[in-house]
Amino acid sequence: MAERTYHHGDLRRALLDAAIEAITETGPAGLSLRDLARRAGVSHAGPTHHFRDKPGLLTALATEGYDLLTATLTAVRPDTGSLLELGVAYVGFAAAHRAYFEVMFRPDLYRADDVLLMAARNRATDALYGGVTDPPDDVREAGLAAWSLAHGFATLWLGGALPIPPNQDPTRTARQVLRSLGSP
Amino acid sequence: MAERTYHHGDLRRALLDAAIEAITETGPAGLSLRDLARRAGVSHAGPTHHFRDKPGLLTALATEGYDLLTATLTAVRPDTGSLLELGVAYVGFAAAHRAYFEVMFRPDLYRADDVLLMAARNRATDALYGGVTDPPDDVREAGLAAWSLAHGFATLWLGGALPIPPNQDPTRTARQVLRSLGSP
DNA sequence: TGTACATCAGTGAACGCGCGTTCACTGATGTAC
DNA sequence: TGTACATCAGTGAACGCGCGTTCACTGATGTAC
Repeated sequence: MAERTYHHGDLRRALLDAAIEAITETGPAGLSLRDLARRAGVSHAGPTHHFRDKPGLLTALATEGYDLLTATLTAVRPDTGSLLELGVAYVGFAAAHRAYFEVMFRPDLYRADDVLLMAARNRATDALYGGVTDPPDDVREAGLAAWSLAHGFATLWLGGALPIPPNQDPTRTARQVLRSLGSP
Repeated sequence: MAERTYHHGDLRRALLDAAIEAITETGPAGLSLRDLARRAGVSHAGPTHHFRDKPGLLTALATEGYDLLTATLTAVRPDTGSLLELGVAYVGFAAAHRAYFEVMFRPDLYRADDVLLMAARNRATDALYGGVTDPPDDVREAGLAAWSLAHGFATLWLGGALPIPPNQDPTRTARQVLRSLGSP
């Protein structure tokens, strides 16, 4: 941070952080570049130099989010190799990084055909499937089911639809729920 | 419809239909009352008389959505009593009424404490749990799991995250996936 | 070590736009007598 | 059957606001000599 100088130092990073903050507060819908510039303490025309426009910024954000998810998932797998713990980690990611999560799965907000983004998303998918390539149908369906289950639980929880005391860590309930369907 | 007269006839209905149309096209984020008035062929101050403001309109929309979901779910249950078919119907609802679905689960967009809305949501929850009140923990968890699974599948599909050919009816795959976890 | 110059990140004024909201209004409809 | 009146749905002009985008600019930094 240091004291304000003419050159910011790392405005790109500061704008992304401001976006995370803003989205956490009010969701991705009402995001405005001018607001982000304000939060970063910079003139409203500043963001243009780093991200061309709003979709540009959100593309960068989603890319970062996918890499963060990849890191979360790969940190789990070697320990247990369990689909259950993978699902729990997925829910934990959504809870800990709600802003990233909400942007990542709303591709209408960003440029879904961006090269860097697609690469990051593929890495996340690989981490989710644990390196199993071209699985047989039943394994593929079980994987899809586990993913859907974890994703649905996370989404419903984020939307406040689940009858869970607010502010309680959702991974506790998530583990019970995931277990109840007998993940392999 | 008939020819345009000074009084519209059923502007409330027309505005809700316009909202469904607009949301289906571009998502709930960019919705504007002025656009809905335009679509309904009415002056831009018209909507105020029926819905005070945007959250007011979306509250009405979500309420209608919950009732539609209730109808869909209750239509299934007596036939089969199966959690599997209930899940398939849930996914089918999301696909057939994407605009309703997208609003219903984004409570930040409307007044979640509205009395009519809460009543409609409770009716939908009852339909989902099939009238089982105060279930034991394991049944409750299995229900939550089935709901999460169906909801997650629907959400991922709507977001284009699933490797399914576009325009293919998702309930086909949904049935396989739901079955693969051995729903009771 | 000093000077000249290129590069580029951030500035701030200006623009046009669509939005929500307010307001006095007017046309249509229904009801009382 | 006709007339008077109340009600209310929809009008259209006006307002202020925040937004994205453009543009000539200026301050800071780094590099060549």
